[in-house]
Amino acid sequence: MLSAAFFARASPIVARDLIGVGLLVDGVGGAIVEVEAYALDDPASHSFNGPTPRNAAMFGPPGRAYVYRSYGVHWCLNFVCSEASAVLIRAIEPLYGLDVMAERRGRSDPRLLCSGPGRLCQALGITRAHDGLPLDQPPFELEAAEGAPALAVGPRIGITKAAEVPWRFGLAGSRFLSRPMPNRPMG
DNA sequence: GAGGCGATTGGCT
DNA sequence: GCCAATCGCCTCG
Repeated sequence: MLSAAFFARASPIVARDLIGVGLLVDGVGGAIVEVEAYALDDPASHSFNGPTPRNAAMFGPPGRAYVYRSYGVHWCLNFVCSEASAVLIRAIEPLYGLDVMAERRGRSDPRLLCSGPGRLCQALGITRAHDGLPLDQPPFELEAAEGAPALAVGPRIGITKAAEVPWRFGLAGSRFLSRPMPNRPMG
């Protein structure tokens, strides 16, 4: 289990260290292979314009979940870090509870279960009910990465502001990324 | 109180 | 590759 201090750091640092970390929700999950960092002074961040009802969790203590609805349809999971920064979990490699994930997703292709922020929330059963919950208590379970994963770095996906900032981190060569990483490391 | 928009996804051309 | 779906949140009047 990751210590509380793990999240009490700037989100780009935490994001880098999250690659390879095990993420389980009620025993269903896998290894994190893709994340993005968002910071307080970052125009692309939900916290950029100050506290609101939606982003309240981002202004709370580090080490909690920040869950928001995207495009009125999907849920997206973030880990809150220091100074109202957060890490968006974009993709995991599904390892535990594949049958449950397939049922929730309505498809069984492993690459379509958890590759994308909306998909992984659906597969893991994450909703608004998880917003603000501590990450070191059930239903969450986080396990430290084994060894030193090969990292790839690139610009964040799907945003219009600060689109050039290289705060997307991925496991190099993973088949479970939501989209390929740039060939050359950046940043 | 109304209007516009988004850290996405899936289906169709 | 393009585009609709869908709605809570935020901004402005």
